Amino acid sequence: MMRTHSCGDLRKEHVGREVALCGWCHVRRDHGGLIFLDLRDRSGRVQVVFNPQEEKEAFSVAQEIKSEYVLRVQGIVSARPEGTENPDLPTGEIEVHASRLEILNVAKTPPFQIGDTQGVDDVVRLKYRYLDLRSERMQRNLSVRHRLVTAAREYLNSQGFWEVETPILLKSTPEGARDFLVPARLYPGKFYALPQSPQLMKQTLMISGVERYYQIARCLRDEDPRADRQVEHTQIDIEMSFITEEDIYAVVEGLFAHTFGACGIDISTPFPRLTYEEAMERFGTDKPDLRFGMELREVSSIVKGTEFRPIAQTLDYGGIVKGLCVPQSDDIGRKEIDRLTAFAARFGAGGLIHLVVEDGSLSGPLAKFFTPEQQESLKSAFKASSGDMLLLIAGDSATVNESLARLRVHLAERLELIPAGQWKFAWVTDFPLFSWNATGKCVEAMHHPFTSPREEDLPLLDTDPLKVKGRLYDVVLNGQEVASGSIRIHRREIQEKVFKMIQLSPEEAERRFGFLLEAFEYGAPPHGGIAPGVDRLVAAIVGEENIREVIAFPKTATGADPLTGAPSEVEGDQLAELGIALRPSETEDRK
RNA sequence: GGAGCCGUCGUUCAGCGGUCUAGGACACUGGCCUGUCACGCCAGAGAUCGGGGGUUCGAAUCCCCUCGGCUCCGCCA
Repeated sequence: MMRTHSCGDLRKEHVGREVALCGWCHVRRDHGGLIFLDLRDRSGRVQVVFNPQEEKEAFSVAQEIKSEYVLRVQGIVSARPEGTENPDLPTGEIEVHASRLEILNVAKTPPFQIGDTQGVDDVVRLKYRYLDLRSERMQRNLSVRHRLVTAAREYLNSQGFWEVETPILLKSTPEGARDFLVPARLYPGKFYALPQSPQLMKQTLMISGVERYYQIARCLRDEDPRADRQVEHTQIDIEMSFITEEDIYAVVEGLFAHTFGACGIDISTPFPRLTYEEAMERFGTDKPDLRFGMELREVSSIVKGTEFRPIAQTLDYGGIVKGLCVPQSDDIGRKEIDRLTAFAARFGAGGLIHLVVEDGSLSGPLAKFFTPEQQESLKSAFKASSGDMLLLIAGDSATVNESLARLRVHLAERLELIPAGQWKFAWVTDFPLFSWNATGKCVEAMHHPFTSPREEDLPLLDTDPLKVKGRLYDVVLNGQEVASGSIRIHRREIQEKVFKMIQLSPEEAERRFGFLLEAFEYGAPPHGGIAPGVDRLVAAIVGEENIREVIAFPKTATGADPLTGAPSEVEGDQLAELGIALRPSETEDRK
């Protein structure tokens, strides 16, 4: 037997026990006549003592040990001498007096100290990911992820869901994100696509009579990564038949309660619900952070009539004036205002009006443009008290909301208004089905084109499509979208109608989604689903800013993998076999 | 596609026109040390400053290009 115990599990009750342990040398402290060595495995660390008077042989082997050597230790668990206990270590009350030490493998000096990657370049960490992952932090992240996914399976299984795998090689349907393409060797000139999500397959499974499906699914999108976004990410993909929104809400709330519970976090259900409209109104975003206040207020009607040109003009062309109230803003000086203005400008805000609330009135360079009545109304609109600061932005509603929403979060972080250890979930519902696309010429699907319009809005499809609400719902957690889903269309004529709305010709629709349209004609049940994002959920639970920290082998911000060297060039005959020739410029660029 | 910031011993940080023969910390090597736990003490080795070009009498330091990284905008149905 290689080992009898795990390092981190040893406690006082093991004292006197003969144990065998395996692990890595975390650190060695050589006192000349006495050597301490912290042995580390997945469970934690334990101190091993080598005393030449007890075991000469083991002691002399211990003299050779360096960081990250792989070791097997036999010895007796002993209570530490009075006064030498280490309260910072779970195993700090005991130590192992080694009788035998085997070197299972030697190790080169690691490029960084295990567990101390603070400030180490990400490329170095990713290149030596296997060392990075040995750290307590990363092992905890992996284990929390495992617990969450396991709990998700437990819960969904208990609710009658079947886990079904769907293909990794699919047909390309360039609808939203850019597809990753895979050349099909047997069909020169043709390509598979990697799934952006199992959307079409899970709907097909509903038509197949599966009724309750889930999958821990990898989703791949060939778009630029971000801190909360990688080219590949993992979803708990869920779809159900014969249900309404309420069934989804119940399953998801149960799922989150169970999975967070498995990670040691109690959350309260049901989640509060906000409509999209209300979220935009109060927070300027469809993923509000509900852990703090500073809600937005529209004050267009209050400031109407002011002489201040930017506001007057904005209101004339149909824009709005909206703002928020920063509590106890004493430490926001002139410089800070400039910085906040620049921050808001990044999201299109033309300017930032600041007004300091004093006992009787408002002060600030622009206060004079508001009548005493207006000042009073502003104060009461924000329920502002002396010492607060009002920040107002004028412009079109999209810009105003975006910049104020960002400003709200930015300020809350700066002023440390966000309480730690809170899990503020909410449903955001009643999204519009369509929004203007980038060109502004036609509408596009807000979520995806398979989302069902509300029954009562069907007549609006022809008259006022932007007013049509979709049967859409998101889960937001602490200001992040952590799940998104919808009730789907299950009737061919409505699906065709929606395709038409987004300027997808019948021929194009047939080519891309013909199989689904046809399947709808063979008795498609009403169905819908949702897909919580594993990476973001785990990151939130363990308090990581970047989802890279909760993925075993992530990519850099440019989609590269420093460990394996992907992406890489391929052999000429591999390309020849696929019938692919690179354009000269492409190959030149890479030399 | 665009913007900002960054790139100096293994790691990290300082140096920002000459004093740099590039400095500190950790790691590393050698020595000493029987109660440490980021052990301590002494000594030592280790970088031509991401790469290329330019300005200058002189460049780690200024300029241009390039590569790589991080963050953000675009993008992400």
